[in-house]
Amino acid sequence: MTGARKRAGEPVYRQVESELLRRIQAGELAPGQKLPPEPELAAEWGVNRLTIRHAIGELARAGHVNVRQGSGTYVAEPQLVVEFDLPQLPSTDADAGSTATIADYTRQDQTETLVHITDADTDVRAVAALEVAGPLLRVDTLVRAGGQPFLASGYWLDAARFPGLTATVGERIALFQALHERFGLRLRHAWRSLTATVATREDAALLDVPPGGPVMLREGINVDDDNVPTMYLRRRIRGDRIRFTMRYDTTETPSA
Amino acid sequence: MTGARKRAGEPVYRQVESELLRRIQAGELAPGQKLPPEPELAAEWGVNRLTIRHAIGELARAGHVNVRQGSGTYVAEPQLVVEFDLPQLPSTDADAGSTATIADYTRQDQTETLVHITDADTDVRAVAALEVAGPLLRVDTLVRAGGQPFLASGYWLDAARFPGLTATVGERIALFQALHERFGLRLRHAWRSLTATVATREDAALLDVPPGGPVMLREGINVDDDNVPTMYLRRRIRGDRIRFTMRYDTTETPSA
DNA sequence: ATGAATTTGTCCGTATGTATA
DNA sequence: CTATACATACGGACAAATTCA
Repeated sequence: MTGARKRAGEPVYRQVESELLRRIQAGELAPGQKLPPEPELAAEWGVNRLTIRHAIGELARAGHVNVRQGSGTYVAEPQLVVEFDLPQLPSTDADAGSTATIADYTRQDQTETLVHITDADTDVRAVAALEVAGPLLRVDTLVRAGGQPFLASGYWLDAARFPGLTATVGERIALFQALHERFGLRLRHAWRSLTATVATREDAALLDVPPGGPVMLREGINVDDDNVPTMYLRRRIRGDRIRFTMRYDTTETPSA
Repeated sequence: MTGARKRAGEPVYRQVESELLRRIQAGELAPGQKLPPEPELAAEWGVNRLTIRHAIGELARAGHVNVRQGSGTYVAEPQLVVEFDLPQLPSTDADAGSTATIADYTRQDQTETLVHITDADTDVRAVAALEVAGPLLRVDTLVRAGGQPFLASGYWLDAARFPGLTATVGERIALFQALHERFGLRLRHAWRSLTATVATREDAALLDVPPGGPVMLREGINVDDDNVPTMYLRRRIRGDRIRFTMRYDTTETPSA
């Protein structure tokens, strides 16, 4: 009898996935609503619980549902859209694109909290990007908007060059301000890179996304006035709830 | 005896995942090299094959390995980096950022092929974005660079407004050229949005990425000279192999 | 071109661990 | 503390795709 229902050609877990997605998109399962327990769904379709888990796992990675151990599986809330107005961009000021700037765009309650700080980090990519030998100062922060985790940032600096900075950077972070006031530094963009990746275990815990969920990964280097690479930064932005939109001014005539 | 090795706290599949990743990053498993078959790995660790599959599944989604049914699991090639020079951007010309432009940046052999074309599409997002009632003309293309799938694009237009366009757009696509020559149209950006998402089944097949793998999703609307929304486009870009880097001119002094 | 061997994909049943309510 | 619900793991079987003699 095993595999008897495979006749349709389409794998069972994908049939389950499609049907659950249909119920969500049709509103039969509303955002925030709890799905039936896995054993119940397994009984409904007459399949093994692993098959249900396979289907739910895909829905979770795609951001359609959130799974919480011991609690249940819930339909995800709709995506929050973050809009950027292009005329204000691009700027080479290093703090453009910082969280203060983002606050203007999102126009939402937003807090940046210190997650971790150390002056003895050895992240491989950061070391390579900054071209320094010694240990690095590392500041990890988390930005929440509307109470929800939004993006996670890491900033790396040469620890030897900025003694005592760890003590200055407190709960109210103001890293760029501290660099300016204490070391007379104004940083500019040297480069930024952007790609899509999947959430690591750490990203997932921090951003409250499913492991393997989509995140935008933005990396970059800031330089000082002498073009010395001074700060490496890496930001992970939730892909399931954040979308950057750039609106162009369409009133002007084509330029060329 | 079942579950006896769980005492370590860390799940077995994650231990396997970490160890395989270590071997890859240490170069013990070189890019392109085939991993041992799943049953062999299961025997090596003394675990069930499903546990191995769980580990390999995560590595595949993160882009570290490629799994091919009937063939084997292979270490992925390193990521291709696409560089944009910022002074050339942004432009509101609709064909900036088109594949011809990308060719300049990638400086690689690159071909765009027609995947599908129809004049009776009803994609929900496209219909909403274009604010038209009738069926849509839809052109799907695939861009390969260096022989590898690179990005997949979809273009939507009001079918009623562009009769006969399907016949014009052939294997050599030149969609923007056809719009200009046959309808006297010059399109400009109205908006673009960017987010990270996971590959759907169709994306995965087209782009040769694992289902659930990361892709950058770029959507947008182009308008004509009367600011009428004329073209909706949606592009999926492989996140596992493509990274956009923007280099800024660091010779100039800070502006403000 | 065929068919067997290899390798991954799907699915079943069962058991136990861990987090939450 | 107990019950519930998801997380991990075992063993077995067959299907589907690929490879290769």
